[in-house]
Amino acid sequence: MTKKLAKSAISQKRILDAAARIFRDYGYAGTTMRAIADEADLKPGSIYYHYKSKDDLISAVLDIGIRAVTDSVGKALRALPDTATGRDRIEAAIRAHLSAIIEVGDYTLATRRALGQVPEAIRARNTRMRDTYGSIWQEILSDAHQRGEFRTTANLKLARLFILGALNWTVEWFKPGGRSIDDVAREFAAIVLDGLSGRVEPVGLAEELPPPAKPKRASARVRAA
Amino acid sequence: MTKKLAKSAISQKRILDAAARIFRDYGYAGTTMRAIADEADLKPGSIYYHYKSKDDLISAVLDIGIRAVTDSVGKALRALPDTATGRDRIEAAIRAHLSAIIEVGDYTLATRRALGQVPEAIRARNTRMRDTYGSIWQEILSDAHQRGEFRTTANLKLARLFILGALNWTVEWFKPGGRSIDDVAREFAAIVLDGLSGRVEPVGLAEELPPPAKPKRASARVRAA
DNA sequence: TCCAAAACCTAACACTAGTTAGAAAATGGG
DNA sequence: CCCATTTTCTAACTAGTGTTAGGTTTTGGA
Repeated sequence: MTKKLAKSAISQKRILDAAARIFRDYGYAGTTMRAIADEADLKPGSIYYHYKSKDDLISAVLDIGIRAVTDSVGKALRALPDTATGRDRIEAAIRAHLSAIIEVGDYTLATRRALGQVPEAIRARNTRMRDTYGSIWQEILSDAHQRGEFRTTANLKLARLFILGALNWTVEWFKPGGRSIDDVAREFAAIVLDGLSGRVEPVGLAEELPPPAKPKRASARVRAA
Repeated sequence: MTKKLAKSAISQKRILDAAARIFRDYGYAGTTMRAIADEADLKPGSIYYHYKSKDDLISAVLDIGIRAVTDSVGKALRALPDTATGRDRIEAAIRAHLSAIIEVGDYTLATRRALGQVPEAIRARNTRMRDTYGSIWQEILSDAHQRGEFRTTANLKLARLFILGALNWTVEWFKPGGRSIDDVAREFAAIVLDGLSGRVEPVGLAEELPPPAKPKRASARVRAA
């Protein structure tokens, strides 16, 4: 019984992975059931035993992408100690977001390529999931703001859009084997928090001019991670 | 003679605009010559009098998008006085970039949707144009860095990718009639330069106020999300 | 008004798409 | 080994694709 189901599950996964790769390369309309079947080492008709339509497939691919990010960030935030500052949370969220979209890169890239062409009903569902994720960031930022860690003029809504835009774009240029995700996350967090001209020293040394602000320090554990 | 050519030019523009809208909504493969013809109030066959293939059309659309941004930013930079600081140049470039991608929104959105599915030769050409644009930003940033306006640890390559990612993403959420482009540009520049926690006042003087933050304990709200 | 050039349309061809019904093969407990 | 169940394949249908050849209409200077 369990074995029988396993066989089917394996095929499903193989088809799903293949679909993500093809959708990523050719978009929604550009993707052929025949191409997916080819990539998954199957005949086109066989896909329909596991997924009842092309829409069913793209829908599954889209969900995996956004869910991976949401879960990754949620887990990273929960793993932080209660003493974590807003800065700590932002850094952790950035790192988790980047890790996730790189990890399931085929799925997130497929989403970026295909989401705009997908039938309305499917897109609507996925957009709701993305909005939910956005609200997590809204809370992270407004929490840090309320702690007094941001300048008073900061526009949180715009900041969120700015940050998520930059993060989502990363899949376009990030190549495994080059810079590490941690490095990228650290630098992104530095820009977001201190800017390019920031007086707050990003990593280590802390001399020059009197400490501009208290909450600049971050738990070394997080940074090292 | 001039009138005759004008008629053709008008039709070309109408077809081009229609193509941009359809490509934006359905991507490259999802776009039908019949759909473009419909949008442009023409019969499908007539398009071929002006453009010799679907590839010819998408190619024109892609070029317009990136060229509008390059020209807009180039012009804005040249319009600055010699006394302009690195900060001035960055702000101006951000504003010009945003203005351009909003102005020709259909074309830039079409690019984002279709570029990944387009035939290799066409994409390669467009990618070269985009790299050229990227090098403009590289110069802006390295110029500001050499003037000593950035912290020494700033990673310019990552910063450029971060900034361009955030800017390019703007077309996804920016809706005319809401926030003004100037407001968005100002806030984006503030984040890039001073960060969210930046103590430096947007205008210029570096005057650090007393520590505004006494970490008041993590709000459980965030973690609960 | 006339008429060549420009602009557009009609109708079709060759091809590929998603999907399906039914046959064939693989699987695994008895 | 047997056979019911699960899984895969074969072969096809319908609909829609980019593109084109050739005819029709529109245009604007003489």
